[in-house]
Amino acid sequence: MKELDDKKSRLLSAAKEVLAEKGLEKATISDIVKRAGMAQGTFYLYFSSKNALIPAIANDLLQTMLHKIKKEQVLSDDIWSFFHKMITVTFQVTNSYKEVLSLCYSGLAIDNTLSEWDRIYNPYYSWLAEIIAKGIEQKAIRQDVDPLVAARMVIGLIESSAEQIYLFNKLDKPLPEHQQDLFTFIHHALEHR
Amino acid sequence: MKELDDKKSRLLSAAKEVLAEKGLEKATISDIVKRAGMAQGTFYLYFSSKNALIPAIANDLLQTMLHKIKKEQVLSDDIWSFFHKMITVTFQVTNSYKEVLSLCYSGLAIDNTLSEWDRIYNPYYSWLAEIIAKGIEQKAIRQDVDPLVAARMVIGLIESSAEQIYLFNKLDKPLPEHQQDLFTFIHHALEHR
Amino acid sequence: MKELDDKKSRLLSAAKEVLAEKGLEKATISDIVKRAGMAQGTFYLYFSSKNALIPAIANDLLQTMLHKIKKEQVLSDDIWSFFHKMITVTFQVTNSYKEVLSLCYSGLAIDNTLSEWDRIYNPYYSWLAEIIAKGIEQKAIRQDVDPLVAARMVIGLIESSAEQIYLFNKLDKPLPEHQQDLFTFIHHALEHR
Amino acid sequence: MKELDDKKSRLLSAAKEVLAEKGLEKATISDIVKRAGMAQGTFYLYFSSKNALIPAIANDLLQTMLHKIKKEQVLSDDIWSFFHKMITVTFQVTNSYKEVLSLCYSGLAIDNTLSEWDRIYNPYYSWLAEIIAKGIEQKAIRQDVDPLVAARMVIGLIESSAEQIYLFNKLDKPLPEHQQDLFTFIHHALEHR
DNA sequence: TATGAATGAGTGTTCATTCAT
DNA sequence: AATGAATGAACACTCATTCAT
Repeated sequence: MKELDDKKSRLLSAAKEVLAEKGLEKATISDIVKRAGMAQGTFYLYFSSKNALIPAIANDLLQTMLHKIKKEQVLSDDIWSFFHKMITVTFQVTNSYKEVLSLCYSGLAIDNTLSEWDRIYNPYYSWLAEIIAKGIEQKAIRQDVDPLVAARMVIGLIESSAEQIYLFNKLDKPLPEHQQDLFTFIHHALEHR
Repeated sequence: MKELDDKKSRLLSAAKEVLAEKGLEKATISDIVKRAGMAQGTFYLYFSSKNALIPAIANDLLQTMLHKIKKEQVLSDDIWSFFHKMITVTFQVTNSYKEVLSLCYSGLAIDNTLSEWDRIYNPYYSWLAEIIAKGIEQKAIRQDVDPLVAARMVIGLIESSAEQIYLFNKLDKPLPEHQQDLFTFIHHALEHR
Repeated sequence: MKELDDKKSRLLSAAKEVLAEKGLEKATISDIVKRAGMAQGTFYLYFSSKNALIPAIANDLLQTMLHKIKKEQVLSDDIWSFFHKMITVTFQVTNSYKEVLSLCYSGLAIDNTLSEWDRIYNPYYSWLAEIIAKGIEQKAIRQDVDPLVAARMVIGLIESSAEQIYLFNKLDKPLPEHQQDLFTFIHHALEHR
Repeated sequence: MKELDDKKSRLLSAAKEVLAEKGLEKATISDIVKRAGMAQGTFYLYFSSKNALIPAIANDLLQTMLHKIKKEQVLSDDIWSFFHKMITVTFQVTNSYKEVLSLCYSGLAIDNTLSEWDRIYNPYYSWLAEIIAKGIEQKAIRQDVDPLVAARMVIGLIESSAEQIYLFNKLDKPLPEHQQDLFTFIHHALEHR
């Protein structure tokens, strides 16, 4: 059991590296198993196909992010400092994973595995929606905000900002200032007045 | 000259259809030229490679959107009603092009043609930044807003919302309400107080 | 010992089923052991390779046929009624095994295991040759007939007729009439005058 | 048009050679195109798959045989000398093509392309049936013979005899004597008395 | 004996691209 | 400019077989 998981996660790691280096089209299964130190066939014991890697990596990525954000959540006194941390962490993870991130988007188009993405992102949305709901209760957040819709907007906004910076190198002012702009945007958008 | 352009746009149309139906990987040049009613070799008179299609399609898509938004801009009395129109149009275009849109993201990962995307999106960002700058001058928008950063955030936010709805079918309330939520979010985020 | 034989015959049965359903190329060892309820490796304790299945199945098939025909032989009064029974039984067995039969032919081409086939068919030929020889002695059959050559011709003729009917569905008159035509053909061909 | 046919028949010839030497499983498309002096992809312009070769070869083989037999038919004075020639030609062709012949049988089992075989053999059966029908009219052949059934039996008998000799090397007397035995068998089986 | 995870050689097939016409 | 036959490199995937347990 442990060994199985070990093999699978070794493959996943190798895949992330190779895909980051070569891109989805140019990366071959041969490359991946070579890096993982296994035989070709072994790959297919753990993944049904090359394309099956993408959702697996995306899931791994989001889990990492969620884990880090939840850790920060505990330490946050109020909801606004939590949003601040959320921005910081999202930017960090986006930066670390930037090579793989675009692959995840591209995975979309390979097969239309939209339902997979749903399954992966849904817990993130729901969890943030709850936090926002609490913020509404505590009169920190506008009363007319729909928690789930807001959750999706906030996540979409932070991620698209991070991508513009790290994928497209659109950083034309110091990072802290940029993050501050983003926080202010969200703060004003949601705060109770 | 005209005929050339005609062939090129026929190829582009055919490509959009085929790509929407089959996805980037499964769509073949053969499919595309067959639908366009031409020979294999003709494709290469107008596009340097298969991958060169993606930026071409993306450009086409953004031009369509920009054209429509600019038309609305003229008719808008104030900046807020303009944002409202911008949301509506972006949603419309996203819906029309939803099959092709994810391809554009995927194009990212094929080659790292990020610079292409830059070239395509930059005019859109700059143009909106100017509008926001005017809004700041007119005291409609917060004085501490950075126009270019805000422009990117607004565009990213609207597009990610539209994608969540049309690509992932995340529409759990009537569309007008959803658009209203989005507008309110942006309005609060930017308005001068 | 009994268990071994049990396992081996369970594998053989499973193989016959799977091969009949999928054909030689598409049937996998994995399919076969799964149906037999064993592990991959177990197969190789009883058969040296995948191709070794074919002669084993062919042998099984011919043994079945021989067994049935010999039972009828005992009950036959004269050689002609024996031929009649032989036709009936060959048709029956061909029908029962039709899915596997073509595999046996195909086995031929995989490796050139012609000698295997020899070993399997020879007893059948020799046995029928003896019966024909007796028929000659008894002046029932032409005196100038070569028993072994005739045996092969009769077996080849009956089998090819049965195959045309059951493999190729070439049955354009009632089965009894068809069998009667075949019997008459053989009867005239061999009878003493 | 001519060139196309040329390429296809060059591929067919190369395929016959390679398949005869290596057997169906071991022969690779690469072997075949190399021998034909073309590129891999060219093969697929003329044959949809590797397996599509088998019916093509079988057809070629039967056409050759039919052509030769029909030529002899014209020269034959009576039906019995025609049968004699038919035996000789079938034996010759079986001998020339013996390596490929078993492949044709094996083709059966690969896919269940029985209908293909039907299409290929039917003209042969029909044509012989007509000749037998004439023989019946001319009182050379038994009046109670069903021409089509007899045609199939005769062809099946001659072919199975030839195969036993050339594929299984079951030649235990001089060839002319063997052919004479076969002819006598058929003669007695069909002759009018 | 029995297992089944691991292996890795082996090949059919695809398709973007070219180029002679 | 337009064609479309020909190319051939490139790769995902399969599956018979092995062997440590």
